[in-house]
Amino acid sequence: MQSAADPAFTDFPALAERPAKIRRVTTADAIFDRLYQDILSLRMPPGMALQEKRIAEDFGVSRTPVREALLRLSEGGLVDIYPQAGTVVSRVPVSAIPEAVVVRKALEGTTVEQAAEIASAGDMARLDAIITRQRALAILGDTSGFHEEDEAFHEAIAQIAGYPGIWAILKSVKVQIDRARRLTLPVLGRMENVVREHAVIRDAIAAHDAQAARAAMTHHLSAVIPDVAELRTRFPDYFC
Amino acid sequence: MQSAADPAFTDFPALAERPAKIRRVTTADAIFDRLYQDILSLRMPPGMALQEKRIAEDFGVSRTPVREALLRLSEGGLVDIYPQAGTVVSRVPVSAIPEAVVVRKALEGTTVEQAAEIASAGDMARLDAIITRQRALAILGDTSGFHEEDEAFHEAIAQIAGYPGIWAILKSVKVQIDRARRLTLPVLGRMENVVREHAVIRDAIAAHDAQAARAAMTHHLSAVIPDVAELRTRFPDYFC
DNA sequence: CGCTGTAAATTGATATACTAGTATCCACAT
DNA sequence: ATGTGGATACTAGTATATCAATTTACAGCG
Repeated sequence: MQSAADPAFTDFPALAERPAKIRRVTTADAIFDRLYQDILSLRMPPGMALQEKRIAEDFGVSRTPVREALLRLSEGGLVDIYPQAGTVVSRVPVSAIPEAVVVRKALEGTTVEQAAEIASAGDMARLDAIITRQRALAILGDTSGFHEEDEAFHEAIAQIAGYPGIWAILKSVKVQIDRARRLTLPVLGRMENVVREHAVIRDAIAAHDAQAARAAMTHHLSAVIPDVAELRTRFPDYFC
Repeated sequence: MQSAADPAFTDFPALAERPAKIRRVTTADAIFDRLYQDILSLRMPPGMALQEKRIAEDFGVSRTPVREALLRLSEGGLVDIYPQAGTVVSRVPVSAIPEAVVVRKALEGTTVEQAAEIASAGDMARLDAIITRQRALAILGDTSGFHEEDEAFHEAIAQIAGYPGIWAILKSVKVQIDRARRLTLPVLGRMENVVREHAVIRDAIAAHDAQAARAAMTHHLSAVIPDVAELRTRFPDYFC
């Protein structure tokens, strides 16, 4: 292999000044999204064997885009690929969950502080709208919709703070926590508690009290840590 | 496309209880590493056009592993792939650099605090060894080796804290900062300053003073922010 | 009955072939 | 001279074929 830093590689002005990434949705993207959802929702439980060939047939496509999707999932830690052996939906790495919570506290503590500093009236309206929807969904018992709005709340704070990149990191970190949480039994009043905690965070942001906002966020993130020990005894196959 | 969550997907116990990922180095891995280094070192400057076919020929392989490597680089934000049009080495997103520094402060502040809490004598010896090597490399003027040891110092702190996952995040975040920094002119005494700041961090960890350690780390991370405005005028093509 | 070695089967990794979308460039009209 | 339309060349996306490594199952031996 010779160096790829070859002088014959020339600059390509045409592609250079392109407005933004206007990537159309490719087959591989669609498959990735589908598998991602199936794994996150536990329709594909941890430990389940996957086969490129089989998935390709199910989707009616060739193995190439399937492979591409699996490689991306592998980087996100959602599947484990064993060369020449097989691919499985990754078990939830219990050791990584406490670390993921630490990351969330560090990063979301920062975003909520910044959001508290600069939140506008319009920003607050947006948060209020989310909380209102969450309250309704909690009453209806729509856990799936509730979870979406929960995600929206945290994303909105990151956006208000002006840190879209941090949200991207958080999303990848949240995955394993969310998978574990899906396994917990629906605790009565849990959703109501979450709404209440969100409201406390909201109030601190509205008051532009950065320290209180961080404290409220840290408390919120501590409250939703899944009981790994209990889960481990109930679903021993799902963890490692 | 039908659902991939098909009951016919069966559990595969054999692959389940595998000790760890013992992936051998694949062709795609090798190409990824090479391109990664070439981009980070600016041998492949931002904006340079890449062609799967051309790279494949240079490496003497097919397009498949090259494509796999480019997809991974694309996820890390190091190349931009425009379907059916071309692939270019991504320009350094100037707007992302301040955010990257924020992430580093939040995450490394946490790791250094934790490291200060629990660092053992052996851990300190490891940090001291790195600092000693850095001092020597600074005198020799070996910027490349110095940079490696700089990375080792920050990684060691994350490992002492017991947060290997956080280091993985930091590595991907650091990339854009490092690319920008490579463009700065070699400032006299910069390496000596870095060594001095590292020593302050080291002392705070040794004293088990978590707050001082965080403060020293925050200061250190602020000191090495590249002057984006200046770079932008000198290398307008490299940023966006 | 248990162990071991070997062969068949299955898997992911790579190579090659083909498709479809994009940019370029030149003929042509204005 | 300049702007426009379309043929053309080139790109990445996808499909198919081949390769090599690993597992698994079974035959044969102890």
